[in-house]
Amino acid sequence: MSKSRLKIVKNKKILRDLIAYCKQTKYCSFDFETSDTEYINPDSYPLCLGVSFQPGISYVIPLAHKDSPIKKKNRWLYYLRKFGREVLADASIVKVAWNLKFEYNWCLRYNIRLRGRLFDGMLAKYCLDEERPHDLKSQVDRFFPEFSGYEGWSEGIKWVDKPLDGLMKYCGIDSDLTLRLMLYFEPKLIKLGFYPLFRNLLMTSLRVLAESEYRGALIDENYLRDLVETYRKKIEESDRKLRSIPEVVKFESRKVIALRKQMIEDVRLEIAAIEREDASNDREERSKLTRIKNREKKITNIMAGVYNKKESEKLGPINFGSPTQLIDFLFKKKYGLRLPVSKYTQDKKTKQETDTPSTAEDVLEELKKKDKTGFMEQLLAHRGLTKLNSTYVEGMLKNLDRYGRVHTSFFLHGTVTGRLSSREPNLQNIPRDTTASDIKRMFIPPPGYLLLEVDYSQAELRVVAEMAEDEVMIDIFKKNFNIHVATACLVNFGNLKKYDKIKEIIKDVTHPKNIHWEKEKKKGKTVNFGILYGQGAPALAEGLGIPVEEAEEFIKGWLDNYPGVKKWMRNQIRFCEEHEYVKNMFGRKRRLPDINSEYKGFKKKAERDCINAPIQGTASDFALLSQVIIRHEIMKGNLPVDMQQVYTVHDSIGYYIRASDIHWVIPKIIKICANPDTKKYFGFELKHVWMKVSPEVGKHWGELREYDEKVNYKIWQKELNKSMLAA
DNA sequence: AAATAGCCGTA
DNA sequence: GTACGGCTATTTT
Repeated sequence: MSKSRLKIVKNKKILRDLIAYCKQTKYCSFDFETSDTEYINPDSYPLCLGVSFQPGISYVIPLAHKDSPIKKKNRWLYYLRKFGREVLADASIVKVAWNLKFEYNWCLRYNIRLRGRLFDGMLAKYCLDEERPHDLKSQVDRFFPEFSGYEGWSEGIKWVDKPLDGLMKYCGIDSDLTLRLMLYFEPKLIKLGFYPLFRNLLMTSLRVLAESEYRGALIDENYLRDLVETYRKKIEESDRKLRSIPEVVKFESRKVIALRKQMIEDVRLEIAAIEREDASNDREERSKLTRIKNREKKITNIMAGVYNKKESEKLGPINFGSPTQLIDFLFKKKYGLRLPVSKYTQDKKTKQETDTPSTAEDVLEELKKKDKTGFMEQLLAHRGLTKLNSTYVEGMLKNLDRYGRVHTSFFLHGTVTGRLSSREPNLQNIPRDTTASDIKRMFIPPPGYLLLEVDYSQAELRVVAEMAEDEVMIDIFKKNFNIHVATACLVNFGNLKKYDKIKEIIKDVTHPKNIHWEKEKKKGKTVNFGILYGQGAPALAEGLGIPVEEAEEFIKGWLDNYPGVKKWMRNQIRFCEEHEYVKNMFGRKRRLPDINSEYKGFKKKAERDCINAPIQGTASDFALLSQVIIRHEIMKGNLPVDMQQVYTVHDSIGYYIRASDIHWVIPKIIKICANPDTKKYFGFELKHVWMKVSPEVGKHWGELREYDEKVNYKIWQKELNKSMLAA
């Protein structure tokens, strides 16, 4: 039985010992237990800190826990800061943690610098296996089963309320096991070739992300509060319109009658069942009688219109947000609209059709065509409004801190491809202005700053050109052609001779063939993306609204025009069949054992994934690398010290920047993003195409304008300051 | 209270 | 047809 020894740091002598040991071994795994996972909440505080410098032992510093011996007079803060200065800020000591970004944010809160090498066990695990779960517990179960279950000692008790001794034991084992897992994972990372990715991309971008999470994104609070009011009114009005439609009124009254009848019938059946029970003694007889009495009371209640909460929900007005109620109204009930069902929902796992009619947007759009009551149109509008309101308007309000900022969490382990995910709030699905022009506006730069966004253009297709070494596609990017127009050109003529001419036609809205070539461009774009996803003819046909045969031809033509890509795709699948994984340019792996599955559906999915994952992953790794390099340039003084990264949305990065810095910063950023030093850090170079970013500047996130070297952004800044002052 | 289903926002 | 997260309603525990 393995053991983990625990030492409690209850005086300064032991703290000094701990510091000395860390300086000796040069390793420190650490783990905060906190009152609340939100480092940004001013009321939250660290309960204790577990530290391990060698396997088998941990020191735990009690901090602000209510029973902590050093809680009074903020003595815990002295301990924390001392440890922070001596160990965490000592660049010669390796800092280890499980989900290090969490610890990083708490350190930022207490002004503790994490200098030197970092090792996040969770992200090491993620490199070695991109599939969930990524939590510490499941790794302990797997690699240290003798410790399994150590964490289950106080389930259901809030962290603040857990007794200190138990908490410290738990915390100590956590930090010990985190250190042991590092010792186990690190050689594996090296052996399997993940070390450059891990050290040079993950451990470095972790810092950028933690810092931008901690700073947060500023929200125009006054604007947001107005927006809440606007949406409340809009939804009220839309709801009123929906309910005034005669078919709805009729449905609601008939529904109540039918449901009440059904409910009474059900209770009567229950009574009958009770009556049939035989009672062998007085007690049972009495029980029968009271149960019957209760149910009779229930019937009188129903008839009198007295319902419990659940019943009134069912009997009340129709809830348009409920798919089941909507199905009743649209398709199922005799007294509803009795519309034909055109589509059923699909089971997420098996992809099989279920027997639940779908009420998704495309179905409603279809039904709208034959609808004379105006219900469908109104319902669609209502859906849109409530969705926007709950997720982005009222939803955003829930995430505001006391200074009007939101602090997302970026997950470096959020996806199987290497992209990031973002939570609470998810900054990666804020509606674009074509969906809702009024949402993104709430994101504003702080006083004195503007918003700069750098967008990668066609990152994924550039990556395809590079990886597939497709001459045709490389040529298109070298000539700086629009890839979608070029594709349209190719599938129509088989060459690019008429590219310039077609480009002219698309620019000229008065040209008689303008509409035709706009359509062709759109088709080109749809196929270009479809290829990345491994899309088949049926789906493409659906997307373009053309017959399947035509879509088949189109795809065939596409592949013949990009023979390098065609070959690359075949090779990806072949490689994957042999190794059951594929790799992206930065060394990230996507394991796909299903590539050899006998179930065709699974195999096909794996085939799509082994095309898509390296493309998506490489593109997002380029964006991640740029963020890291830009941060380094800021720290080296080559970019403004007060330029701050706010967000990243897969292929774009947002910064707060002073107007006076824009003109000199942008060329530098373009250069960094175009061809970062991948040779030095990852051992490969872009041989055929470079990446391309287009900068955009704005006074808020809702309206960004393409960067123009002739614009005087200081005037923008002045205008912005004035309007903010007025508000 | 936690998990699942359905829908829908983004790249 | 890839990759996600969030909200609401509903079912399961």
